[in-house]
Amino acid sequence: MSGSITRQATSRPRSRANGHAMAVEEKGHLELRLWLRLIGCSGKMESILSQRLRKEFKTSMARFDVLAQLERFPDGLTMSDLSRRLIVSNGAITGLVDKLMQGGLVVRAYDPADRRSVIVRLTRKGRESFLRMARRHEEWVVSILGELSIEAQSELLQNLTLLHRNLDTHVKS
Amino acid sequence: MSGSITRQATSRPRSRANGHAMAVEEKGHLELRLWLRLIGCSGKMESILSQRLRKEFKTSMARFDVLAQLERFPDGLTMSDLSRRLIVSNGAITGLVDKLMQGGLVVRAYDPADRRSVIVRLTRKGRESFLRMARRHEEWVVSILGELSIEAQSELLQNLTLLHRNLDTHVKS
DNA sequence: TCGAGAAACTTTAGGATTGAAACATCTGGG
DNA sequence: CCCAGATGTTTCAATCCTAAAGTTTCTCGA
Repeated sequence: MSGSITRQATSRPRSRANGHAMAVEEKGHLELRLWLRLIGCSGKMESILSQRLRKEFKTSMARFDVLAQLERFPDGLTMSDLSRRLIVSNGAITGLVDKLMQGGLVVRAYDPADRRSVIVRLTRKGRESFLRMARRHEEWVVSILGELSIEAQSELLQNLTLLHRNLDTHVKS
Repeated sequence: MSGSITRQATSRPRSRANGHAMAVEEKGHLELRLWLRLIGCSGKMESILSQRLRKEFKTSMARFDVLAQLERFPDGLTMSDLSRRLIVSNGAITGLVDKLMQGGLVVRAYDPADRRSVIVRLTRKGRESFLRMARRHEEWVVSILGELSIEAQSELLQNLTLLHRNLDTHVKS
């Protein structure tokens, strides 16, 4: 860790904000340490992937996500569909699609049956672009997580799935 | 999941942007599914905690983190120290400290030995404020993660620690 | 048929965060 | 002693997000 400060002390990408995790003392309940590790791992991993995506493809996670959803639906998705699927507000989607359109990766089409709706579709260029990125992205994930034994991976997946179910209980509380 | 769209299809807080995870297909390598779960769990958890922190204390995770670090170093930390510890860019730290200063929770002092440096210290009010928040924060984490069995928790911690070590290998790559 | 409310999208205002560039200040080798 | 490069901090532009309006279009029931 540490990571040398570049020219003017602008810290390197390193990792994403670890959130409070880093903050909470190193001693403490098992639960606290677990939480710290959890956010530490996902943050660092996210940062690595995001950095590579930006470096190799000059794009962001958010845009990659949009393309990924569209790739699964060749007939296109409305803005609201995208918003729901990406768990991002509708306002954000407007901006993302605008950007992608500028790059010629998607097109907006108007639904003849409902003029309120906009249907966003991948262009051929968008599709090819996405497939290239997805391939690399998957390679990265596999190469990083693949260092864990299959057993460790399975155990993790299982326990995280358990946790995931519990989390839904607390969302509204 | 799903979560009804409010008035104008503006999605509710729900969860944080899941990042690319949601995007990448549901079938695929074990590694991919694991990554999806990982970011899903930490994102949801982070969202829950962040929401509660904001509701009860009108503060953000980022600010809470700064306070937490400062609490551990009564003699104060420089901006760069904070940046390194929080894994956040230096630019962001400036803003965070500005905000905290406005609230009277921290003070900036100038290092007589090195006039480039700024030393940030917790005020008494800042310390008390932080301790109140930390108590609640810990309760939340314990109550959420405590629903997992001790065995599951230990397994998770162990595997995540393994992963965390591997991740450092990839940061610079 | 008409009009009120719902729904889809955009716009706007406000935060956060990053990365780069601009400044200010040190430090060490000549 | 002096200056080139290193270091500490701030500023700025760009990206991304949310929440709250605002606009247009549907839909459905009286």
